[in-house]
Amino acid sequence: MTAEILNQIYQKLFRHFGPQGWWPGETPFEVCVGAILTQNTNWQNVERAIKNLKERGLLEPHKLFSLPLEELAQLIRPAGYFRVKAKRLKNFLKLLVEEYQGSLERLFAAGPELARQKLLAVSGIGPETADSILLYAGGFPVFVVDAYTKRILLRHGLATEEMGYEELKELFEKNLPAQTELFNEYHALLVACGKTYCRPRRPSCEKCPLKDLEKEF
DNA sequence: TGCCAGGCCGGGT
DNA sequence: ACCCGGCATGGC
Repeated sequence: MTAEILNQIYQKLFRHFGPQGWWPGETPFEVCVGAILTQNTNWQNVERAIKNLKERGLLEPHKLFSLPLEELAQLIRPAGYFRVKAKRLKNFLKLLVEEYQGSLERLFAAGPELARQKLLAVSGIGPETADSILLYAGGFPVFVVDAYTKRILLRHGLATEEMGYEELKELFEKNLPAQTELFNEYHALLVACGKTYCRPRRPSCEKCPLKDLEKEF
């Protein structure tokens, strides 16, 4: 039952918005950096910050790790929360460089479960950031939950307010085929819908592709 | 002009 | 186990 509804949501969103083509990033490492920088932040601002790093040829684990904290902070300033995010990036880079020789391949080689544990142990990487890295940089079939996901499920009665991250994540992972491409598009489509229609203060539910979802079930 | 953006941490109940 | 303040820039 739940599986069927989740399928319908995906179909409706895909028909309406089309393929989203996430994640914007040329390399897995760039995706990781973007995942940390985009925490509670507009993607457009993140792109500016990444551009600053890329222009200077700093978008590489060892180089970025050896960059002084204050310099890093200034470069990523457009992404907001720049002082905390500089530290968070450093924490991630420390793990990557000191435990995996700067190689994401080595981190991911441990498998998604262990890699997730290692990522969550980094101060500044929470469940959403970790799962974004695993899905969009690692290519693992891991579902990413965010504020939009919860809001959309709530509005359609598929989730309750008290459900936490892990619970929402399992809702998708247990009821959908574990396919990276599907999880990739699905999360991106939920974001697209949340931005356009299912917004916090001014929802435009009349135009939302999910508007008459419950009628069908 | 205020509100919002692809969260998370640390300290306090 | 939750709750909350703090973190900050740029676009609409």
